[in-house]
Amino acid sequence: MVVERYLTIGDVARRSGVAPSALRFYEERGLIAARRTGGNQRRYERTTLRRVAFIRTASRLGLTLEQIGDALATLPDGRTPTAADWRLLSQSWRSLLDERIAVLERLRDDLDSCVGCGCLSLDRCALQNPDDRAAALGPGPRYLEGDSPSDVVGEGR
Amino acid sequence: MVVERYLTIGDVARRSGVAPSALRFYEERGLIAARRTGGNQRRYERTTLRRVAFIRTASRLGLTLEQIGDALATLPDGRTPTAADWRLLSQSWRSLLDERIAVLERLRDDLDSCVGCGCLSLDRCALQNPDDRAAALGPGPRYLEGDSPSDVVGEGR
DNA sequence: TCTTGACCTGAAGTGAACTTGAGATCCGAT
DNA sequence: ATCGGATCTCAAGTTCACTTCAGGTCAAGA
Repeated sequence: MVVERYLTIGDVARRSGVAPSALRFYEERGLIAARRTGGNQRRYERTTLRRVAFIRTASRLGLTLEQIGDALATLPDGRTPTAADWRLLSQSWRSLLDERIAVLERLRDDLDSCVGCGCLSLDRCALQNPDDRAAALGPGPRYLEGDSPSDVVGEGR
Repeated sequence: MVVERYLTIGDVARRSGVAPSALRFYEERGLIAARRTGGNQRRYERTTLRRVAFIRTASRLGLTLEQIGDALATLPDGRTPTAADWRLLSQSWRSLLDERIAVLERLRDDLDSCVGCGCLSLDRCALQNPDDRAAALGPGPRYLEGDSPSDVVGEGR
């Protein structure tokens, strides 16, 4: 297998583990680009692999494609990004992760103190009053603006 | 305001911080129930507040409504769940959290060893080869409210 | 009684990140 | 030249957890 200068969408898919349909989707969203052959087929530069790697990793960390796109947009225009460029981008993940971990740990501690009572009391239970909703854990509540159920009355007993 | 025996959907919404539409949706999914007035309006028992609290918290932890429904289905039928019942249910969150935290910490450690090289090399980079994709961050955070693109870009100005 | 705000249903819309399908074209190997 | 797997586009479908809308009903206070 000769090392080609350009990669087909299938090549990129195989090497990055991302489906062709996803690659086309990324392109549609402006996250990656490709030149075309005379027959309109995509041909990717090898640096696209790194770009896709970045996208997948950031995605794993919970960033939206839009955020990732914004980040990618800060890469130097016109020249192939260097290792230093990527490093700069990646470093911001560190604090994001630390923050994410902190939120989960806080939640765990709250859980420990709540499990003892089995309460889930609406007004007292820390689990029920997350001021840090924003820090999120996954597919979180969509709308939730900071409504404070302060008038909440725990159930009897 | 007299303490009523039954709560309207508006009451439950205000006290739980969950929108009426969401409550109807939960009912549709079999997560909560309500009796009806002659005019077909919902009237909730007060214990529904606790049930909703459970749903929201579990949801925050990243469980799907289906999983939550399965959990709720294990509650004793016919009698009002006791504190012990809820405690039992909540305890399962503990290991879920521990697991979630472990995944993130591993990711952070990987990041530490990768950031030094700025590589994101497809074959070597640990971040790129997550054998535990499945375990991960839940069904995949859709959007994270506190993240602004600037979190990603870092202060690279 | 009237009025107004709360409530009802069922259907459709939302957004994120893709996938699937249909129908047509491309291109490398034989 | 031919064949079949790879690609193309565009539209529509999928999942999750809801929200929004349209068109109508209920219920409690003045």
